[in-house]
Amino acid sequence: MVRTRVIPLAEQLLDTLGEQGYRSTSPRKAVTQAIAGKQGHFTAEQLRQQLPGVGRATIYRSLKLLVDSGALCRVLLEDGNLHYQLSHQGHHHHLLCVECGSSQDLLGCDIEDLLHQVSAAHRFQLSGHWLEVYGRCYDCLPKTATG
Amino acid sequence: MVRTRVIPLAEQLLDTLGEQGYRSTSPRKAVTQAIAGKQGHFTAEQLRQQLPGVGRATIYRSLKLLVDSGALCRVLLEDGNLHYQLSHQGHHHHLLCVECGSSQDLLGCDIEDLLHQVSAAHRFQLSGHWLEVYGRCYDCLPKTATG
DNA sequence: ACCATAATGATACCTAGTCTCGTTAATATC
DNA sequence: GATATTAACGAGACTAGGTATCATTATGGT
Repeated sequence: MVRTRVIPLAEQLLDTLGEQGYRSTSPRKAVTQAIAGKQGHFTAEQLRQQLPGVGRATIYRSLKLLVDSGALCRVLLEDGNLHYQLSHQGHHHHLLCVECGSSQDLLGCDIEDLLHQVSAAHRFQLSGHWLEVYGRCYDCLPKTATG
Repeated sequence: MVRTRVIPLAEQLLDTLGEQGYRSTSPRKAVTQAIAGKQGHFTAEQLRQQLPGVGRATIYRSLKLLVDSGALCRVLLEDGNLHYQLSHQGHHHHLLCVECGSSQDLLGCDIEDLLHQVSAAHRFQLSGHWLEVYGRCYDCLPKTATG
């Protein structure tokens, strides 16, 4: 028995906004559904092309709300472009594949300790950091040339 | 005996371009001198206001050449804005003061090793990374409240 | 001094994002 | 279910950052 597969993630995103007192409007539903269907990172412009019926300002407003609420995060590509991406936890980093554009969350990275040590050596009071890691994911590694 | 203090850095920058076969034009001299006089990071827009006689495209072109040659690097501010900054060595990171906007180069940071380990654990072939560190520099630390 | 051509500035254009403002629609209340 | 409040909307102007085109200028080699 197959029931209609309503992507629950879109509703989650909408709920996140609802919990903060924001209304559940149809443009926001469209935006959250579009985002929920995304694999990896995306730009506001891509959303705009995907949702011609939704105003430009509305898309940016929704993105901002979702970023502020922590549901979305921004990733810095190697070329300096900032994209949006679903955020699965609080503070974390990304392994960005330069080949296929996919991204994995970087878990278990103890960079904080290291940064605290180095900052202290520079008499610098650490308050935050931004780290992106670039390379090739397993699927994009050259498999034929193993030598 | 005080001789006219010609900022040598501007000439260095120009020389860097010269070594790569680029001509030494007066707009480029203006741009490199303006950059040489900068403390910390700056935007192309700031250069533009400082150099109204130099065309917008020329400023961006010069910045691009200097970034490509390694003389300038780009820093990512906490708000996501990218600024330019003089680069004193190859690959390095910045300690960016969120109070005064100054930046120190982060030396002796062994993040590479750590990243290689963590990447390997994710079956990810590391090729590069981008790290910015935010906080307060020594001059901006609250000095009265020591308790 | 001359000449090839690199570099320039004006301009149009693009992406990314904000702001304003008159209109629409979601929700709380009755 | 009607109504009123007000959040949210879309259109469009605007800003910042940056690229592409192209006719003109100036650099640097001969």
